Amino acid sequence: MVVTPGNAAEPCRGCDARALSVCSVIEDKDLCRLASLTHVEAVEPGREFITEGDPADDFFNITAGTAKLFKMLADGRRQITGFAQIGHFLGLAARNRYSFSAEAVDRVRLCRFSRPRLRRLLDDYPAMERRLLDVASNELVAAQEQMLLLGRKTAVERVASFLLGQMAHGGLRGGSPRVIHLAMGREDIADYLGLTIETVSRSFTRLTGDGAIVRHEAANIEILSLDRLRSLAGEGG
Amino acid sequence: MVVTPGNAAEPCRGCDARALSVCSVIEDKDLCRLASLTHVEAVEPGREFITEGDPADDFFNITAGTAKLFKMLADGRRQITGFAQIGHFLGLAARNRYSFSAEAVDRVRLCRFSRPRLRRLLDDYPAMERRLLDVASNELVAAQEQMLLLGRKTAVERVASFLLGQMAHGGLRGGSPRVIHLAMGREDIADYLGLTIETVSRSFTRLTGDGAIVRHEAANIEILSLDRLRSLAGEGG
DNA sequence: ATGCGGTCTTGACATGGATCAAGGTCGCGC
DNA sequence: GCGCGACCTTGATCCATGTCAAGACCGCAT
Repeated sequence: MVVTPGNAAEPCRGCDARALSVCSVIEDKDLCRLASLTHVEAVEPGREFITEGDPADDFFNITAGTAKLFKMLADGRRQITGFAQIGHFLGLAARNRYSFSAEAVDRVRLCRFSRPRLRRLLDDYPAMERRLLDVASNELVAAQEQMLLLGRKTAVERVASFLLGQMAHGGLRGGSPRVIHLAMGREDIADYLGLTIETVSRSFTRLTGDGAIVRHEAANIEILSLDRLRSLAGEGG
Repeated sequence: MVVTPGNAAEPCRGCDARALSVCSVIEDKDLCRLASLTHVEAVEPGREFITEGDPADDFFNITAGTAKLFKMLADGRRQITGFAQIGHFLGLAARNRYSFSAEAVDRVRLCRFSRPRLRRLLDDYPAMERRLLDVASNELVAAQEQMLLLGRKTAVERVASFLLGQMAHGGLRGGSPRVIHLAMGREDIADYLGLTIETVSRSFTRLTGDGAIVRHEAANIEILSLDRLRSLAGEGG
């Protein structure tokens, strides 16, 4: 293999996540610098790579796989605040210490940036700072939507809303249209929706009975009627 | 009254909220420009000044009073996602349309900025953009905390956590220490905590019975034991 | 002072979702 | 192809919170 001068930019140039992430504001000619700042890692399923309360030294960009972000109470109750997938920027919701934990659901690939290095990059690229503000604003909108779900929706509405959200998140499988592949198990869904696994399961059964979905192997959900699913979700979302 | 050349900056120079808000990054010499960009308004209790779904033409900065931010479902169920008080910057969680509504709880004073004007100000003051990112990050942390509350805490834990949050928010009255004045009624508290007013009321009664608080006229809550309140809240928050 | 309307508290009862307890299903290693 | 463990579904029962229904309290106008 021939090493060309442009090689140092390779990890970023070929990155599947670039177009979807904050890195898209970096021009091609500067990819080399971007690549020099970051450190690519793989995280095995079940491994925790951010721990609530630890010093928030790094930021992350997910390039493949799915991670869950969560907070816990002392007695073990857990709330998953979101799932991070390709292009998701992680660590914003941090001051000096991480305010949440993050764990890989399936095999995750990510880029790690140290805080001071990212700070310098942001100073040189005001557009990136603007992009981060957009990202944060979008997350805030999503968080408010989730508060509405957790505070006011019924179990069936929560599960229907969750499926609609997963559809939007490109969870659509290549082959068949309208089939959602769920990377996470029932326990994670329950902890995301503020329910128990039994109630999640019963809600899937209920959605099936109502003719909105069909289950194939628990992780693959086929949407039979988007309209019905929407109306069962309590609103558009 | 003598009109001096510096007068145009007056609304901002004397602003109680400046030190607490994003405006603090604007230097004194430029207050005049800041003042020219904004438009001061008063909002009467119960009036809605942001409506979900409307074009998001303006941003707001609260300078006095308390506003509630909320989302509703078609059938009238409501979730209050937060209360905005002095220094709070509003409208971030917006793209082209507002994703939430806002209504004055008591008499609110606010500054209104048009979107394009704020954009130009941000371009001249990168520090303000950075400050906004900090603001958004903090709100994200608060939103995640609230998701934990809504998804996993019991009624008493929610009310105890709410009181601790109100204490932190400078809700402490000047005179007595440890007395919290609640600007909002029980219905707003219920819609913020994902409960009914009856359950909020019973939780206050329970906290009283446990010796954590005393109620004076429903809106004034005296904290008898911060430790007890903390432990009843399920954690630090 | 008196009465009125709005807000808060309390009580009795109903219920959605949690908990407890089996089974069922699937994938994987031997 | 068999058995084991992990995960999912289903059923029976329980309980925290919601719902329905009085009252109590308070500020306010007369």
